[in-house]
Amino acid sequence: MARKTKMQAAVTREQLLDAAERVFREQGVAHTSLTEVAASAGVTRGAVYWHFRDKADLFAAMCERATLPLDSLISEAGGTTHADPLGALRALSVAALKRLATDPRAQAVFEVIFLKTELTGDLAPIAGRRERERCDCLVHVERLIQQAVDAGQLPVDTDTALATRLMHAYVAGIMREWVLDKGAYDLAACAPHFIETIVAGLLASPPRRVERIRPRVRPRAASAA
Amino acid sequence: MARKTKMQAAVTREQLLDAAERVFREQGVAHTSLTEVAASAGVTRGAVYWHFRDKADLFAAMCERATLPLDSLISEAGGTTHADPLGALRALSVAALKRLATDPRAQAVFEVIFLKTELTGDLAPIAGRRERERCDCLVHVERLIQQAVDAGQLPVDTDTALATRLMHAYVAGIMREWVLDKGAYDLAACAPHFIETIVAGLLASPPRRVERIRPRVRPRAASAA
DNA sequence: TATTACATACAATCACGTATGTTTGTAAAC
DNA sequence: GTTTACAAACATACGTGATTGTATGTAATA
Repeated sequence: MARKTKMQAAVTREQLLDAAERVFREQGVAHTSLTEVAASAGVTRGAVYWHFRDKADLFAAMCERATLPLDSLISEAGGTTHADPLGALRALSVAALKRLATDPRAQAVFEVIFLKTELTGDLAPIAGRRERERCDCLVHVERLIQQAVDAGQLPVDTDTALATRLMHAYVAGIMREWVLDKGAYDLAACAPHFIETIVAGLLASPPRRVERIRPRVRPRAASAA
Repeated sequence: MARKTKMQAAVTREQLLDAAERVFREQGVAHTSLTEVAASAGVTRGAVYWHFRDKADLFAAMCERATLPLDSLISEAGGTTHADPLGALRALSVAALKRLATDPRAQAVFEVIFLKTELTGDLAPIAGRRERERCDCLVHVERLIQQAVDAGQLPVDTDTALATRLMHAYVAGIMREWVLDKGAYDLAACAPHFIETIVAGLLASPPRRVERIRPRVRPRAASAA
């Protein structure tokens, strides 16, 4: 057609992102052409190439739009010092699960990220970006766990790095399995209990700092000294 | 070239599966052509189409070759009644993690399944098959948990279905995150501690059977009666 | 000699990126 | 307040490379 106002152009862009969520979710990222995304948005490929450089750029924008609120949630919780660090970690984890359970956009994008894409090739830079976000998340969570140890809420010999990975794997695993089952149970209602279980596990039997688990710390210095 | 003996043909088939593991892992399933797989195996596309119907068939064979031992491990543990069901669940989970940690073929294929493929389109039947396996795994694990409840090892009001999903998400999450980090830590050494943590959590604070969590059981019968 | 175990050749499709066309907001010039 | 000119926001057209499935060729085996 012809030129539209700036506001209408922004709407088109949003519609393209919506279409990307739908079609990527149905067919996978690699198996969908930009023609299909454009058609699902009611435009042609010209609109896609005007708003985005290529498919990778579109995919990145789609991810960012959906994960930004969650990312801010995490960095916000990990950035400050808490009087009750373990409670903050609990609240953060529950909030993350509940957000997935209640936000359909998050459900769509997480399903795409977890199951409907292979982060390789032209999508490698996006994979790198998401990897950095994951690292940031791990850093923030470890900060909370370290605070919990310092506050005496967790055993002093807790291996904070392993506890962090354990916690992250647990939450991410719940998310992935839930979208795999397309919401087989009420995640929002179960989230507090799920988190309670793992926190209880961390309290009762966390991964401990022992030499055998992390031999990289001082592999030869100990024997040499 | 020419025709080879049956044994040599079987070798070619294995080499094709090996090549699929390598190339799929590097470039992702959707982003690799059968030409590349054939080249990595030192043959041409003709050999691929002789041994496999198409890419989906090759992918399915690759998955099956790597996951069969793990599947048998699970069904074997879930098929029998144990004197110490919780111990059996513990052993099974640790064994699964250790298998991933020690078997390079499992590492490659799990990396492909978790990160380097989108189970959709022509790969949908494989997705369905893997889904059935996952269901079987859930069934077997739930059987163990039920046995543990019956034996008094877990609280009587434990919601076995939710506990099962929790456990499965935990182990799968650890696997996925570990391959994401390309073995950042010694999984074989950490596995017992990881499982100990979640089992401790299940013992201390498992998901309980309450009406609010599973409102589908008797939604109106209770109020009507 | 018929079939196996491939290699090679071929036709068709498809998706990508770019180049170009077209219409219309939009802001400066007058 | 018009008018003009430029650029925004797409649509359309084109060339290209890549991949797929099949069809055929071929040599050795059983």
